Amino acid sequence: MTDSSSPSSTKPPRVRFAPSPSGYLHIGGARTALFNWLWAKQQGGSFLIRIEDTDQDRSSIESVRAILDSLRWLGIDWDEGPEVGGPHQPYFQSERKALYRQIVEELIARGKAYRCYCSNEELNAQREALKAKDPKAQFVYPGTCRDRSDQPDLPHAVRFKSPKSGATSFDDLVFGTITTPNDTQQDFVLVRPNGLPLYNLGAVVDDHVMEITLVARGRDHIGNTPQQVMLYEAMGWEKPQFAHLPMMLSPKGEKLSKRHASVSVSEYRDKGYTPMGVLNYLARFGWSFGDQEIFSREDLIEKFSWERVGTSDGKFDEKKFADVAFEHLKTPALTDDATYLAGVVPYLAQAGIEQPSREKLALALPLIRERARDLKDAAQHLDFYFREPPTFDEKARQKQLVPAAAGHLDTLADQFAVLTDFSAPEIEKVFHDYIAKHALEMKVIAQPVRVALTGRAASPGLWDVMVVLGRDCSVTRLRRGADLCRSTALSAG
RNA sequence: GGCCCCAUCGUCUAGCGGUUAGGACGCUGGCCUCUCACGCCGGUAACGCGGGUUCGAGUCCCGCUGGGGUCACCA
Repeated sequence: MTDSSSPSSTKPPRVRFAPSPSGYLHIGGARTALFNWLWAKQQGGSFLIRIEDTDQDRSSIESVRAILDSLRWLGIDWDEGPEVGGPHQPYFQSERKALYRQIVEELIARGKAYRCYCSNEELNAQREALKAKDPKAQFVYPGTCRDRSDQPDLPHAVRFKSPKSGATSFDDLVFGTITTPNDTQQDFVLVRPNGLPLYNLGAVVDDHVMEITLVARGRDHIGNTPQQVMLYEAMGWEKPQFAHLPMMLSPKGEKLSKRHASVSVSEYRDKGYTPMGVLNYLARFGWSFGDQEIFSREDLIEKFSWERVGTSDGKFDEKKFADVAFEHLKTPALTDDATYLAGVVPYLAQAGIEQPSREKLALALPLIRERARDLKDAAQHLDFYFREPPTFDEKARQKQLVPAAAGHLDTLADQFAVLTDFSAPEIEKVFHDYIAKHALEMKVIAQPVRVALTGRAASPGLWDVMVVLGRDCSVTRLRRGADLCRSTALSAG
C-alpha cells in the first residue's frame, strides 16, 4: 500500500492540527485532531496546533478561543501551539509573513513561481465571460503573467509555475498511492498582494519548518495534496507522510459544514455528553478495532492505528452517538463518581439547586447511572431528591394521588416513622407486610407512593429512593401525598 | 464538466479466497418487574450491477452504475 510500512521507525512523529479559526470546532475537525493526537500519544511524539488565520476576513480571535476551549474540554492537549508556545513560535500564520515572503522569493528566483499582476477584477471578469459562454465550464487561470518580465514594484500576487506534463503522486497511509496528472493543475496562487499566504503555501512552509513528519487531515484535502507535493519538490524539501481521513458526512450524506450548528463540539458539551463519550464516537467513525465499540482514553491511545482507518465516508448518526455517550456515563469504570458528580452539579445549579448535599448525591448516583442519558438528563433525574416539596407531575398526581390512596400513604408513613433501621431491606419488608396484611398487590400502592415521594410516575425503586431521601423526608412526603389525595377529593367533590 | 476517492444490514462497522456474512446503534417480540431504566433472550435487515481470474469470490482485476470530495487572491 505504501512504501513505508512503519511511519515511526526511528524518530518520534510530529503531527499537527491546523484549524482555520472561522467558526466553532465541529466534530469532523475534532476527529481529525483526535487521530493526530492519538498517534502522537501512542508513539511518544509531539502534537502541535497551528492556527491558519491567513484569511483575515474569516478569522476571528473568538473562534480561536472557541476551538482551543473545545479541544481542551475533550482532553486533547498540545505540546506546541497557541498559549503553550514552543520552539517554532509563533503558531499563528498571520504572524509568519516574513517567512513566507522569503520562501516565495526563493521560489521566484529558482523559476518555480512568478509574480502575477492580474487584478481580482480582471480575473473575475474573465470568469464571468467564460460562464456567459459556457455555464458549465470551469475557469482555469490561463497563465497570463507566466512569461511577463519581473516587476517586483507593481502590486502582485505570486503564482506557482505548475509543471504541464508528467504526474504527481504521493503515498497515503490510508488511501495508498494517489496519482494526479499535472496538466490538470493550474498555476495556483501562493501569496496575496497583501503578503499573506494562501493555504497551500502556508501549510507546506509551516509543516516543513515545524518538522511535521505526518500530515493527517480530512479527505477533502486530498485534492490539493499534489499541489503541496509540487511545492515540496520545488523547494527540495523532504515530504512528510500523508494520511487522509474518510469524511464525516451529515445524515443526509452532504458535507458536514461548520455552518451546521448542530455538529459543534460545544453543543454536545452543553448537552451533557462527557469528553470520552464524544471521543469514543469520533474514534469509531472511520476507525475500528474488531468488534469493540467502547474505549477508554488509554484504550484508544493503545489501539489506534492507521491501518485500521477505513476509506469510505460515513454519515453522522445522532442516535449512535447518544448511545456511546450514555455507555460512558453509565459505566463507573469509564466515568468515575467524582467526575460524574462534578459534571452534573452545574446542571443542577441551572435548575436552581445550589450546593446539593454531597452524601445525598453520592447515594443517588448509583440510581441514576443507568437511567440518565447525559448529564443534563442526570440533573432531571436527580431533581426530586433535592427539592422540597418535589415538583409534581400534574398528570401523575391526578392519576395516583386519589382519595382511595390516602389511607395507604398515612398508614405507611406511620410505620416508617418508627422504623429504626431505615435500610432498603427493612423498608421493603414494611411494604410486603403491608400488602400481605391487606391482600394487596404491590403495584396497587407502588404508584401512589412513588408519586408522593418523587412527584413522578417513573423513578428508581421505591426503597432505594427512600434510603436516599432519608426517613424524615420520606415520611413527610408520604403524609403530604396523603393530604394531596384528600384535597383531590375536596376539589373533586 | 476535469481530476481524485469510495461502495457489506437504514446507520457505524468486522471480514484481509473457503464464514450459517459477525458486532453495535436503530426498530421490534419476549423475560425480569413497584414504575422507569438497566440487563437478558429472540426477531428485522447487507455484500449495487455485469464481466472476468480461480476448484472456489463479499474478499483479486476490468467495466458500468451510484455516492462523495475538489477544481478561489477559502482552508
